[in-house]
Amino acid sequence: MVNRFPTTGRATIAEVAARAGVAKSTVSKYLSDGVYYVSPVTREKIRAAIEYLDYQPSACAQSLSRRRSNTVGVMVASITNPFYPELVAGVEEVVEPAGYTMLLGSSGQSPQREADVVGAMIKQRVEGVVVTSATLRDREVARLVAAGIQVVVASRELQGELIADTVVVDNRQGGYLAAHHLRDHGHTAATLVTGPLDIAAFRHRAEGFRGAYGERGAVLALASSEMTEAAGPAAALLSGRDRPTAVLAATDTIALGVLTAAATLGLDVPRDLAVIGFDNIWVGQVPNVGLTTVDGHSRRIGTLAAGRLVDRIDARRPGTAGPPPPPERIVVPAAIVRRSSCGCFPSLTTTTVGRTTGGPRTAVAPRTAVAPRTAGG
Amino acid sequence: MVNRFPTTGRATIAEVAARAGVAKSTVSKYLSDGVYYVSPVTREKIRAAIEYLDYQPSACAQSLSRRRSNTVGVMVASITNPFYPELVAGVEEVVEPAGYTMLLGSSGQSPQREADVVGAMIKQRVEGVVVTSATLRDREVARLVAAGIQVVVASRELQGELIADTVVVDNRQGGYLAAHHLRDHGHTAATLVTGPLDIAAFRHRAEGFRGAYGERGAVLALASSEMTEAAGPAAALLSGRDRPTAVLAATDTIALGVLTAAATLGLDVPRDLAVIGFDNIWVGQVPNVGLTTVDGHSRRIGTLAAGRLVDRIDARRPGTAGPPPPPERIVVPAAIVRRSSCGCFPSLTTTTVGRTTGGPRTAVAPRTAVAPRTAGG
DNA sequence: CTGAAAGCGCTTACAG
DNA sequence: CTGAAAGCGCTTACAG
Repeated sequence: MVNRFPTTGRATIAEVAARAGVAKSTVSKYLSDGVYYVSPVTREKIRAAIEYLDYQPSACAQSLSRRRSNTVGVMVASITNPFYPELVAGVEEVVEPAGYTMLLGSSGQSPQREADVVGAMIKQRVEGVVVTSATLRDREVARLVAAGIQVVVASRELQGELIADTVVVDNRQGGYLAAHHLRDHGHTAATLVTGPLDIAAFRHRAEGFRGAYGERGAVLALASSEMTEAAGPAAALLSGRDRPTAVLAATDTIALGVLTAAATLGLDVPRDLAVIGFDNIWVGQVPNVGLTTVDGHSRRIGTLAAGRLVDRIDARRPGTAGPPPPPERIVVPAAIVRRSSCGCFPSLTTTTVGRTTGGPRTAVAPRTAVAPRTAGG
Repeated sequence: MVNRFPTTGRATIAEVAARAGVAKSTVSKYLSDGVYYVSPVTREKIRAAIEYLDYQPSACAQSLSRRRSNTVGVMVASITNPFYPELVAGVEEVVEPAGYTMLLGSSGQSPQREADVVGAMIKQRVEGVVVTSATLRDREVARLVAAGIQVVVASRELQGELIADTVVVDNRQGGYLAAHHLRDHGHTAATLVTGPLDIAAFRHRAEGFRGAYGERGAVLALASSEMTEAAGPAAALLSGRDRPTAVLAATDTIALGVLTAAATLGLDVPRDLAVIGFDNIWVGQVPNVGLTTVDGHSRRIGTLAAGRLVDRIDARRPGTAGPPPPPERIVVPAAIVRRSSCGCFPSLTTTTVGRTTGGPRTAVAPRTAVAPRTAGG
């Protein structure tokens, strides 16, 4: 049959073979780069033909005949959520050198869209996927697993059985550390402003918070963790006569909403209100934000998850002995990053710039006696 | 030949056909969804078989036989650069409903990595790519074009001939507007702190700046536009006796570096120093940042670029008459977003929160007589 | 050391 | 209305 849709000049292996005067299979062997022996003279002929034709094998054709796609997927809720780019970069950092093409899918908030993205991943025959969308249902994860795709869940928890590796920061400990830090600053009571508590990460952060504050800790659960959505409820919270002197926000974006509200109400942070966030998105280190926060180690979680994923894919190769190891839950320790919003440094509204990193130390400076530190290039 | 690598249970069209008791081609026709007629009873049999086997056609096999990948690529320098996620989201917003799979590649700063990513795109046989990496060489773009891939360049300029569609914000006008705004605030001289001037976008912004300030405008060109890299040189600039009272930063990240330096030096923004950025990344609207900036319309640039790309891909289909339209340069008007850092609102260090959006109005409030406005939920 | 042939999982004229 | 066959661009045992 004649090719009725001549491609745009992309050469095929057949053309290379013809030009080099060898068989397609020989070209393929040449391409395999060391796996098969090809004589130097043949090799040179092929090399020249490839160069002349600017030949680049088709990934699809290779996938099909090799029966593996060399592709992994990453599912995020939204790439514009500042938490994800770091995580994705972490995934890319390990997956790309390992020879995989990365497919990015954003599932948004809609279950329909989630199902679509999962479907797309299956269609693409990705060998593995890192799932990070906070709201993804277990059933979608199960679908991937059932399709023979390796999955590791990053920065979220499965709701039911541990059917896939999970990599998370220690949310409970992080919540505890942050709350304890507020107590150390002299706040005998505090309010946690959090996202929906049906998300495990928020529940765990809340548990840590309560571990430190017990009955003296109030909880305000929001429907959304977006900064703009958080500002309103936060303003309401801070308007009352019995407003809290300390707020732990379950995400940095919520914390920024709280800061917005505080600014609107004329409250000085940290003098009138101490605020600690969670995640350590880069905005927190911006001058005049100086957000003390719990490091969510997003990039590290990305690399750990991707490393795990690649290991699993390798382990599944034919010839590998034994059954795959059972799913594991990997927990990364949380660490508090001290900047000015908690009170460790005089004030947001002075010219002092908070420290950028705080490390895992939990000892804190006394509430009043800290000399300002300056930062900058 | 026996299949020695039995897949993980993914059904094939042959299995579906067998189970439904029809030919593979009939299943394929069923899948084509309306293009071919299939009788209701046959249809039902196939539907049941597909459901039973949880069949999902292989995208790769389809690509290969249809001779089109239904895939587009997006090349960014770095996904963690806050400018890109919005642009990528814009691309996804149009490309996904159009039925394309999106491949994301980050080229970093290295020409080698850029070449690799371009190579990967070619291997994947993407039908088009949106190129945004600021430093990508024309030769890599040419390689894509030569490979028969549609390309539209977004948020950057080709250096030589216009070999591909280009979508950019009006950098010159943006620079002019911003500079003029500083003049309206009473600053008779100002300094532009910019990234490397061999990047066209920076050159154009500088030209706009000079258009407004002429000889009264100084230019400080940095090697990097990262916030942390900008803080040092900015501090040096602001330490001198003859320090500027107004700075135009060529990107928001540079502006944040300038704000950092100002904070370190104890300068009050905007009282001692007015600052305007460029790009309008979301951080600028954070309370206590309140960065006045030029809207780079990143999301819109993404949708425009992607729309253009999809059009071009469609136009290239067999049966479409006429030669493709020549490459075009699409320029999106710039608009200034007024917040507090320019002086439109009293001070960064008060509790006033700047307006979040300013729209395209260029009229500005007089330097002293503006009442604070409050924002927030 | 190299080649012919079968096969990966689909689609698409072409017959009937 | 449905099926048989060829082909998309590769790889991989199998021969020689």
